[in-house]
Amino acid sequence: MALRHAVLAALLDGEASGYELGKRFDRGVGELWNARPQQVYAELNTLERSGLIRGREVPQQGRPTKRVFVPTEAGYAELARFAADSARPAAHRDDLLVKVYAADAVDAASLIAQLRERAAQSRSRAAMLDKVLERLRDGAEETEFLGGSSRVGPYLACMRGRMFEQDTLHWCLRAIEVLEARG
Amino acid sequence: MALRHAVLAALLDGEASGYELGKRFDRGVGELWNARPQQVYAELNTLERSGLIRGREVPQQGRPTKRVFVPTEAGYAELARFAADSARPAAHRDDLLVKVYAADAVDAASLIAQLRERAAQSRSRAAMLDKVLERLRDGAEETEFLGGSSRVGPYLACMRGRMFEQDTLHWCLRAIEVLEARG
DNA sequence: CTACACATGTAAACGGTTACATGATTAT
DNA sequence: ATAATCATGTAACCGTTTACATGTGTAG
Repeated sequence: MALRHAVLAALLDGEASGYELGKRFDRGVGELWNARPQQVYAELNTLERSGLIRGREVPQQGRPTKRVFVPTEAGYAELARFAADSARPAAHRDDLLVKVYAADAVDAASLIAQLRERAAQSRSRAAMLDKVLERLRDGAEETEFLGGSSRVGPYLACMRGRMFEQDTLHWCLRAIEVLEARG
Repeated sequence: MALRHAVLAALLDGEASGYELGKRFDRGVGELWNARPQQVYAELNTLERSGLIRGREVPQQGRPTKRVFVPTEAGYAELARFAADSARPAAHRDDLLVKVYAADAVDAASLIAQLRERAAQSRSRAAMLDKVLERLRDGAEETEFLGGSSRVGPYLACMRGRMFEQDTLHWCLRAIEVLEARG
């Protein structure tokens, strides 16, 4: 499976409802695995039925009751099993890259506009991830933090996401430059 | 759709059989969109039935007859339409990143082994892409080449792939370092 | 009174992966 | 002999996306 393990991993940061998980998948976790809210809700139910997570209802004042989940022992075991299995190669799928590949056969202006949009997205996601990383470090220096024995997993994963976004930004700017120079 | 446009874009590099396209999807194009050979064959048939590509049989001596394809006018139009449409966000899906996210809850030794493997893969893919880029430049300097009016699309796309692989390599090495330091 | 955040789903359609299937030629 | 490369598919299954569906509370 797939999303299953991303959800289990995300729940290591503490119990969460479907809605809250959705937000984790928007900030940080989404850099490693994206998912639509519907899929998250569906997966939580599947995981609960499989006994890998346990949910409890939390009534709230002025807001709908929510159900929050934590991994069970079996859930931790499943995550450990998954992590020990050999990883299959990463899948990249990006419309924009396909469009740029076809750059010489299609309208340049629209492509440039889309590259600008992507550049803006990457810039803001990089900034967001910077904040996430800062919060995780909680005042410490990076080297110091990573040398300590705290939870480094999310930090390393977000670092990768941050590198990716920055790289994307640089590449977009370069591609825009090249395409513009060609009129 | 999805793979459809990646195949059309790949066919801009010249007519190809399913088998040859499969190799393009391994070298270069795979960095933007990966696909199994079966899917490529299936997609070629679908595209032909839709009139977006045209195939012809090429008998060969000492080897099975192959069918090579080129985009039709309708195919070029479809590619142009696709490129002008707003791109949906890129999808990243990587088991290894999910595992690293869960690093504090799972076996470190296996994770380190997998990171080493991924590092080796990225190193060799980066080297492969360097050769592809060199071949595309065909002796010219990068700035010179990109300033010219030649086919820059594949070059820009492969550049992105190369950046990605190098970044992945650096990140893997850093993650290994951090996880090893924690014993 | 409009929009946004909270909160959660179902159902159908689509796209992609995995397992299975075949067979020739060339290089080691 | 054995493996690698060339060459092409089908069928079943799984995972993801899209469209549809509902309702409350809070902020501007």
